[in-house]
Amino acid sequence: MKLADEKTTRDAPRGRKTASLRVYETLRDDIAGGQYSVGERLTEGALADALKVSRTPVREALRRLASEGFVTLSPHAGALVKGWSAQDARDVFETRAIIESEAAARAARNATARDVEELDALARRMEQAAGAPLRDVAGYSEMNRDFHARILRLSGNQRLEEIALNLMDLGFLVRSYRLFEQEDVERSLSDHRQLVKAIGAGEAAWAGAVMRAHVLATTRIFKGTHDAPDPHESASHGKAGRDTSNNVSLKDNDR
Amino acid sequence: MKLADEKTTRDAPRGRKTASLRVYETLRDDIAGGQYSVGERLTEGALADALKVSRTPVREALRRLASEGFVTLSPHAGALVKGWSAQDARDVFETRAIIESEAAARAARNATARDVEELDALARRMEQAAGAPLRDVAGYSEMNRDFHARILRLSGNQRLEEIALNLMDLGFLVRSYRLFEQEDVERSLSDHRQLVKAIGAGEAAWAGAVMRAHVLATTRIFKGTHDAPDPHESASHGKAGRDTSNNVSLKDNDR
DNA sequence: TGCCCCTATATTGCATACAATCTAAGAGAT
DNA sequence: ATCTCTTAGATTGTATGCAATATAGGGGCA
Repeated sequence: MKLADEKTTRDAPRGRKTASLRVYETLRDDIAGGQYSVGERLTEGALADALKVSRTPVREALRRLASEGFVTLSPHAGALVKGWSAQDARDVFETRAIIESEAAARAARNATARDVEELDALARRMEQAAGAPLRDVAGYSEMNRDFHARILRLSGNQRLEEIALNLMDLGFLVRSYRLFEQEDVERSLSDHRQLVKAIGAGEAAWAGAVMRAHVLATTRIFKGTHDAPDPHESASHGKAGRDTSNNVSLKDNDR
Repeated sequence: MKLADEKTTRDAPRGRKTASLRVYETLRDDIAGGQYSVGERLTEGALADALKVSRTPVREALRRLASEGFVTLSPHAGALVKGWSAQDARDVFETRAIIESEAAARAARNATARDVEELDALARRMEQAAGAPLRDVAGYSEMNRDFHARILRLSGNQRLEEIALNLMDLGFLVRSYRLFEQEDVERSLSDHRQLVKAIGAGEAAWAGAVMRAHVLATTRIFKGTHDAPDPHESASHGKAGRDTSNNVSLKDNDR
C-alpha cells in the first residue's frame, strides 16, 4: 500500500496528514460502519463543528465521498448518505465477478513461482486466523482484501485493478463481513486454495471460473438484506436535479 | 431539464451553473483538447486569475479532475497534467472490451423490439453522417458514444454502465477521434450493424464477440502513438529543470 | 571547488466572512 | 379553511486573508 521512500536524508518531512484527508477517512469509516442512517443529510457546518475543523476540508471530503459513491451530492441540497437496493448489490457483485474472473485468468498467465508462493502463504495465514469462531473479523477482512488485491495486481492491467478495488471498497461491502457464517468462511477459504492451485498451474480458464463462482457466491448473503429506493444519480456526470429520496433506513439485523 | 422560470425580465446571469462546474468543464475540455502539455503544472492562483474566479472553485475543479484521471495532485505539490503511456491506453481498451462485451451479451438478452429499432435508427444516422470525408467529427463522436451508452443501458447493470462510460470519457479518448481514418470509420459502422443484428436476434454470445472485436480494434490506433512516463516519477537526478525530456508533448498540428 | 545548511519566496491548506440560493413557516386575501 | 405570496432562517457557494509547507537560490565551511 505504502511505498517506502527513504530518499531524504534529513528528518522525515512526511509528517501530518492534511485535515481534508482526516475528515475523509473519518466520514468514510463512519458511513461504512453504519454510524449514519441511509438518507441522512450531512450538513457541512455540523460536521465541521463535530470534527473541529472548518467547512473547507469538510467540503473537499464530501466531494471525494460523492465521487466514490458513499454519498449523493446535489447542487444546493447538500450531501445525503447513499442507500442501496438489492439490485445495486447484485449489480456490484456481478460486475466484480466479470472483472475479477478476467483478472484471475490473466494472473494465471502472468504469475511467477514467487507470486504463487506469496499467495499461498497469505491463504494459509487466513486459514489460521479463521478459527472455529471467527473473531478478528476486521483482520480477516483485511487479509481477504489483500488476497484479491494481489491477484488483481498480477493481472497486469492497472485499470482493471483500480476498478475492482473501488468496487471492493464500497461502503456496504464493509458491513457485509458481519453476515459471514462459518459455512461461508469455509467455502471462501476453499475457493482461495483452489485459486492458488489454478494460478500456480497456469490454468487461466480454471482460475477465472473459480473466481467467478467465488465472487457470485457472496451475492447470496445480500439477497433481500438491504432495501432502499433509487440512488440513481451517478456522480461522474452529475447534473443532478432534485433528490427527494426518502431512503429506507438500514436495519442492522445481523444474526 | 431546465427549470429556469423567470418571473420577471431580470438580467440573465449567464447560466445557472456554479462557478466550480464551469471551471471543471473548461479545464477538462482544455486538457482533453491538448491546450496543456503533459506534465505541466497547474497552479491554482494562475487558473483562478485566468478564469476570473477565486481559488476555491478552482480547487474543487482540480480535485474532481484528479478523481477522474485528468490530473495527478500531490499533497502540497499541486496538480500536474496527467500523461499516459501506450500501456495505459492498452489497459483501458482491454478493460472496455471485457466490460462492454459482457454488456452487449446481456443487452442481447434484455432488448425489446423497440430498443433494437432505436439502436438501428441511430446506426443509420451515423452512416448518413459519415460521408466519404468525415467532417463533423464531434457529432459523429457524440453519436458513437450514444450508441455504446444505449447498449450499456440495455445490459440492466447500472454499475457496469457507469464504469464503462467513465472509461469512454477518459481524456485521451477525446483526442482519439482525430486519428480516425476512413477505413476505421467504415469498419466501425460495419461493427455497429452487426451489433444491432446480434442484439436483435438475441444472440448473446455473438453480440459479446462483436463488441469485443469492435473495442479492441480501436486499440491499434493508439499503438505507439502516445508515450509518457508516470508523472509521479521522482526526479532522482534532478537536473534543475522540468523533466520534459521524457514527456512527449502532443502536437495538435500534426495533420 | 564542492557540499550542506539556511533563508527567501511561491504555492498549497485551512479558516473565516460574505453572497446566493433553497426551505419552510406565517400572514393575508378570497 | 385553503391557497398564495411574502419573509425569515438555514445552508451551500464563493471570496479573501492567514498559516503551513515545499521549492529554489545564496552563503558558510571543509
